[in-house]
Amino acid sequence: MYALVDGNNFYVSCERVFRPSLNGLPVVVLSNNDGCAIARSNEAKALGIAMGAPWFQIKHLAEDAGLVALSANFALYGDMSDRMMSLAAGLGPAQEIYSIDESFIDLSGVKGDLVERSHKIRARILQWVGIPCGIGIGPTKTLAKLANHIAKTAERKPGVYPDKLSQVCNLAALDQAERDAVYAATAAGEVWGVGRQISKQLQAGGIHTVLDLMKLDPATVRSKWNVVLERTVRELQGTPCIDLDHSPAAKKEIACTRSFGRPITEQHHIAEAVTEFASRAAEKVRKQHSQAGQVLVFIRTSPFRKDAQYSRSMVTPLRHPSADTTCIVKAALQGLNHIFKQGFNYAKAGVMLLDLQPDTNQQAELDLEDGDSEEDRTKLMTAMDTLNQRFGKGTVLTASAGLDGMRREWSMKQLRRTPAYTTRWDDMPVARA
DNA sequence: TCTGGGGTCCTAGGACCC
DNA sequence: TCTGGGGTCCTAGGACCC
Repeated sequence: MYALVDGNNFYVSCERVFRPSLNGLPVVVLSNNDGCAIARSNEAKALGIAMGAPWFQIKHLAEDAGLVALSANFALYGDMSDRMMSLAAGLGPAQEIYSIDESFIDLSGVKGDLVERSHKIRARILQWVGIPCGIGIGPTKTLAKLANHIAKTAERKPGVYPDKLSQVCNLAALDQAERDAVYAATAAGEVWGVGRQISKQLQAGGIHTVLDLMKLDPATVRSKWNVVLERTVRELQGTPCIDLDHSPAAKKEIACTRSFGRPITEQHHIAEAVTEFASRAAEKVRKQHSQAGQVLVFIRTSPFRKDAQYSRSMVTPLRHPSADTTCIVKAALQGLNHIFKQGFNYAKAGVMLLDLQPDTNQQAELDLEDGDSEEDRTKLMTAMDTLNQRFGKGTVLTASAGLDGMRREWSMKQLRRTPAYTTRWDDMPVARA
């Protein structure tokens, strides 16, 4: 048996912990550059604001409906997440942290009433951290996910499901008739692993609800669609196909990409951005004790504009796998040189480290150049990471990122377009819990 | 013009997730 | 004017080999 514990409207809930006056108001948290909504309070959802809705399209709701928009503060959310996760872990013997606001808990061997136990954990998270959660329980991860959706929907929209399923829903505790009623009331597209495309195809085939989907023959699903959907159907039928991932493996790719606050045309400005992305990615790869075999850099114009479009990427193999910032930045800039073309309004760029492999010391030595000793290099990288961690990202950068200092043209953090609606955590005179 | 059979590896692209 | 960022898995098809 599995449980899924999921924070409600997570980023918004985090902000509300420190600003209770936001309770009851429609609130959204905006992405980088205040580009679009990445979290919405229930009140904001009720206004019809979609996930990912561009700010400029919903901006009018600030005046019309009292919508409050906040710039994202990911450091805060990460911190709140850690606290929530450590309490959620108390639900069972093993936990898989699936995302910043969700974790699966293995419930095998847990005695007693699972629903009661879940309500207690939920209350503890609410009291100690301040985040409201939904908890779903089922015999497979897909069913636990579904149960979680039901628990949250039952709370948010009374009447759709039986009231007793609000906040905590254990599908295994329902009788067959109740379960079928719940499945029949849920669209197939709500199932974990069924996205927009598959959902459309299912509908065309007359499969509308979860009940319809789970009645399909897995073999037929495989031949008509693919193994991924087959697994989903089996999981809905109660056969576990997706195990709990106890200690997630090291990442196979690491990316650092951003949209720019406004279009960029000059190569040296993109080069600064790429240098910072590469540095950031190198930090991440060192943190997981890996090395990259290849460095990919990409640049692109905005697909939303009617401008001339251009989008290219380039993979530069490293002579030896490396996690050295200097080496990775160099490769990224080399790639950029090859793909950059004058005359376009660039909207986004990024660096990805590919072909990641475990760090091995003897290879590090081969990366050295220009007389630096291996020891010096390692010290330099460690010092950079420490400084950037202590004093904030961007405190220490390699040369080409620092040239323009405070006036980086591509910066995401330049002018807030909506100062009245964007309060950063840093600006707020509130004590941390 | 006709044109084997089988294997591996890599890449691009599609679909999904939060 | 203004549209997030970071991942995973699977498949098809091409390149290459014997």
